[in-house]
Amino acid sequence: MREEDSNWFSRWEEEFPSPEELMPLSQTLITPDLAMAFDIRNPHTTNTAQQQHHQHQQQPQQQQQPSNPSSLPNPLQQQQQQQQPTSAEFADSGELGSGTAGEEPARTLKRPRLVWTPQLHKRFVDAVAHLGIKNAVPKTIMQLMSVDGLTRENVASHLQKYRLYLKRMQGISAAGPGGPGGGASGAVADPATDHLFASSPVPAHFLHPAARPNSDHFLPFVPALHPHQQQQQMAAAAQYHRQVGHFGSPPNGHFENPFMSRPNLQRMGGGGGGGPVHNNHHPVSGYVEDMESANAASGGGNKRGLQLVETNGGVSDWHGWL
DNA sequence: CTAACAATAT
DNA sequence: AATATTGTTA
Repeated sequence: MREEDSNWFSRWEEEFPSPEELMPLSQTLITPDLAMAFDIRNPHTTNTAQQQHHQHQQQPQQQQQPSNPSSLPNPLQQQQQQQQPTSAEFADSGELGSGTAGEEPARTLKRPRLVWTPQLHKRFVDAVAHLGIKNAVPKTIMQLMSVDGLTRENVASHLQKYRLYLKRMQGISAAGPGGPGGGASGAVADPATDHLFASSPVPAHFLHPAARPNSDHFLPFVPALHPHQQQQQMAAAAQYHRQVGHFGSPPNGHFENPFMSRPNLQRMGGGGGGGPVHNNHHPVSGYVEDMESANAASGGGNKRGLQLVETNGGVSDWHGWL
């Protein structure tokens, strides 16, 4: 249980994301299928040389719309330039279902590759920071992030890479160059090495695994705006069934963590629903204890959000709509 | 059996 | 290179 402790948390606030970036975290993933169903296509693709639109494959869920019900939920049609909001995108890898355009492979459905945007990554880092490296495991991170459409595997994969990055970083900035004491922020290594990771400040504690236990105090992971108005994304969520087993009905309907209790996204449980199935042994030595007001509801302000895009060639392009 | 993690594949 | 997928172990 509490093996870590200290008060590093007194500074996480310093560099943490603003409420706008943190809380209203609703990544939106557009289902290609959905888009297709809506007959949404990209008007022009030959312009910036960056947007292509292939659609096929599907799975994820959708998100909410601020107030644009009149049209399609998928505003993918205009080009935006700013990257204000967070955006998660999928990338389609080659292959177009041309021949069978308009069909679904029915079986063999795969999710499009998730593109980790700086915003998404930020969210990720924040979650990890708030959890503490120790407790930061894929599932928990994923939950904390509250990004719909994000899967545990997505996070796991990213986490794996992130850890490598941290290791790499430790060797470098540890003694030197950039000014370790000062701020972990501009960890300089090699831009070419990891651009994405370089985009978000690495919390100091990340770099030194030294004794930095966390005590049992919870930190406010940003106040939730409005827990109501969740997004209505369940529709697409229904399509998920993948490796999900089936949680018949957890006899223990008790949540200990507010995190898990939130009815938010959670497409994993076919039947069980939200509760954590009973885990006899927690993966980590200690369970999360700092979760408290992690409610995220993007509802309150579903300000911006949304994205989509695909980058076949390699460039990611986000589409924001407002 | 679920999930983390590491290794490997695309 | 960035993600995904798979294998192994906790």
